[in-house]
Amino acid sequence: MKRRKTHSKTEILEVLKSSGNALSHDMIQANLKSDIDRATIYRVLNRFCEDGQVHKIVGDDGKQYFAICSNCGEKKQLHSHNHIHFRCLQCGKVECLERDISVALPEGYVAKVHNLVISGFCSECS
Amino acid sequence: MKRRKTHSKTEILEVLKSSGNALSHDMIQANLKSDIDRATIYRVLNRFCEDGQVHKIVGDDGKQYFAICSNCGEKKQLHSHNHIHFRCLQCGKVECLERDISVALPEGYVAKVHNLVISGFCSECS
DNA sequence: TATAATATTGCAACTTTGTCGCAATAAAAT
DNA sequence: ATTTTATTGCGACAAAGTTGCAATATTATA
Repeated sequence: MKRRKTHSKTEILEVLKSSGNALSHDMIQANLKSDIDRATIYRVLNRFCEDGQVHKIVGDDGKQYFAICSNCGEKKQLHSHNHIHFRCLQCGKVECLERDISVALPEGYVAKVHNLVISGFCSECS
Repeated sequence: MKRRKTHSKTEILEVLKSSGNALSHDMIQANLKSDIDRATIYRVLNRFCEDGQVHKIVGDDGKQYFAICSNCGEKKQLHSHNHIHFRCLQCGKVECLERDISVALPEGYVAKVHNLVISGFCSECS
């Protein structure tokens, strides 16, 4: 199944890039120049994740946020994102902190996905 | 507003205690001896959280999990749970690991809630 | 360039998770 | 025993995300 270059992909990626932060579906939709269906946005984002261009994190608000993979390896499968994310309770911004966490798990445990979020108030809102 | 001792509270707390893990609403409901309404379960759990007996974490599946506060301070307001949680992708178990994380945030940032989850396979499922 | 193959999209319907208002119930205080 | 009010159950609702399917658009083939 080969990927195709489409209008939606280009535009969504552009929004993510120019933002620099992790964005939820509705944040993305609000910044799009054209109208793209909700389902399409999710599908495009999930494809990006599969391809390793984007990573997804789930906030403590239960929502999914998507961010460009800057330096976190382009390997298709095992791009593990063990860095901390910060979500501002005031302005809603979600950003990747360049703080890697490595945790020693108990014997026999295998880590697949890291979902590390600290929420609070960012420097502009505190 | 004073808390009252009710059947629901006792039973839900009992399920949480005997499990030892962090449980989602449906896991709790499945283990209850009597039928308790979904809304009630959530309300009881949220009250437990306010009172500091229980803490809530949100999994990377977007669901809320609730666990007894064992050693994480009984102070009403500021009981911060900066320990890692592990969620098994196979059996669904969510447990508190006794690994505390302290992250130095950027200047001006204030942490309020830690939501740290690693998912993968537990020792029984790997 | 025209045509075929198929990846992608939009729409609508749907599921899941969690919340809220309100009347009924039950726990505690008087 | 009676009053006060915290709690419950029910129903309705909202938000987030997924899925099926027909229509569309992109890429490959001739």
